[in-house]
Amino acid sequence: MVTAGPAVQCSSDHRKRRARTLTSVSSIDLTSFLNRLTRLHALSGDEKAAIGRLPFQGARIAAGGQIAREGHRTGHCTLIVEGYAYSYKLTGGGQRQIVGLFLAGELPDLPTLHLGASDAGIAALTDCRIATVAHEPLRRLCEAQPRLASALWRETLLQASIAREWMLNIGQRDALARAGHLFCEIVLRQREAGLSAGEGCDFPITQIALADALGLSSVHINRMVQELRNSGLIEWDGRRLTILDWRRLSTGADFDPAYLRLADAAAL
Amino acid sequence: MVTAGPAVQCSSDHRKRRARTLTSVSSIDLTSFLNRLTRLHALSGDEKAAIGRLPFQGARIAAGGQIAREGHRTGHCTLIVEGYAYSYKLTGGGQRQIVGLFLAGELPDLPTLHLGASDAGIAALTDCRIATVAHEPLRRLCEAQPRLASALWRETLLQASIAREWMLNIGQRDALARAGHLFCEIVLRQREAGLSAGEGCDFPITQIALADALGLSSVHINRMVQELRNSGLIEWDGRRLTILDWRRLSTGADFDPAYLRLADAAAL
DNA sequence: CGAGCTTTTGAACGCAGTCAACAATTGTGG
DNA sequence: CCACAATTGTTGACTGCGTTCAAAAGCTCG
Repeated sequence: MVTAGPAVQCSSDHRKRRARTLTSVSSIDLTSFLNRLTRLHALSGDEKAAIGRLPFQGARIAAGGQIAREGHRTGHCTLIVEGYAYSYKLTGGGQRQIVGLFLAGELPDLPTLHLGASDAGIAALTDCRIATVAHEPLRRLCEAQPRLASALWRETLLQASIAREWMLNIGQRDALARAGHLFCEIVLRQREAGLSAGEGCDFPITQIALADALGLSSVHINRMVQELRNSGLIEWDGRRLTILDWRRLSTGADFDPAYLRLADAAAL
Repeated sequence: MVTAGPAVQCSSDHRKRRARTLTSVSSIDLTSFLNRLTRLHALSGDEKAAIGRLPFQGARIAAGGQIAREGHRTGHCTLIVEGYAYSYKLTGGGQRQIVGLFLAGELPDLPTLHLGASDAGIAALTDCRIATVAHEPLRRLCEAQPRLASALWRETLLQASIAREWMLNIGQRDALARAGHLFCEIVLRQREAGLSAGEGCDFPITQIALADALGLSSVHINRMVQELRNSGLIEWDGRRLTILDWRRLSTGADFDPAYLRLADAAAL
């Protein structure tokens, strides 16, 4: 059984370290969000304009800062304008499982639109620019524009599809494949978002967080990363990730991008 | 890395065993579905009637039969009228991860309404009565009745919430807690569906499937189940599940039902 | 009644966790 | 700008939870 005993260390050390910094911003860059929505559904000018009219509130959050607390009702949804965010859940013993990673253009707490409180905490992985919209205008928009509602619904379904693949990853693949699989996913998602060219992208994550995302210890993740590096499969210094041999990495990690529903299904 | 080598055995033996049996049924019982939808959103008589007018097609599927194949477009959604279904994903090496369990009143392939093809296979765990509706009329209903769209959207969000809890379960909890956690979840979900009274419910699942749902080997699941039995926590013969000591089981398994969003949050 | 699953048990193995110490890096304040 | 603190990354040794392998016993159902 899970011992609710002494504080768990290592990969479960998830205390907040930096204060949250909020800065109201006047003009908000919605291009990555609009690009994401239109990638699969073409939106009319009307619909895009309606999104532009939503009362977004800009803010900045430093790496490690909380965006939403588990079980709390914020009354708004959050768009990642720039940076990485993640959602996580904690066991009673304090172990952390990262259950999702979010890129610019994504809405990590979109589920709260219809569930109210979030079932997972959401925090900034890197320094982030975010923008929040209250639930009310967003719900009204969905009622008025069913196609937009569908597009947002689809966003939440995509998050769920990724969650199921992560479950497969954590439940069935060994540590090396798990790590490789996540690296593949990140590069493709960043590429789709237009935030990276070719075979690499920014991926500034600690090995501790990586371990918590993959259900492994940070010590073991360290060894897996080294093995991937020494095999000439990836380059990664904790910030910039480059995949050196996509073919070998993706096959070795049993990576099939179907679950990401990329418009451009071609691999690297 | 995952060896794509010889066939995986044991818990990954997921070949179809019984043929699919389709039987058109004239009148379909939507009460469990309507109950489920109205549990959190009160629906108007109009809205309920609109659901009743949907062109459902009844069918029966024997235990083990396929309901939807991974990657295929069925063009319809499936309601479980009676029985248990599950969704699963396979690794390249053939290992199976069960990524969701579905009870009467639930729609395991609802995500296909907006994603088209399912990212997971769906199969009957027990003999099932199901009912299918084509996507088109369902989409039209969602456009005409935004409140119904929200209710269905919420259904998919609930599935995602459960998926995240499973990720936490598989990634962070030890084998005994994992098993106990799932037992707790099933009893509460069945109770909410009104399909069980008190502290037990039907749960006719093989230990092999249980293992695949929890990311464990069937051998180990067997030992965990025995431990739960010998500790006087549960009774389970592979069919009927009874929780003998909810307090001890739920605390030992680190079970917190918040993620299920039950209308009635009270435990047993 | 026998074939085919599923459950159960035992023994040995191995992947990944834990513990501990140190190195490297990053951040901070004087 | 440097010294100090804190976090993160790295390495080695040991441990243990859960897997694998194998065989037998129980069910279920044609």
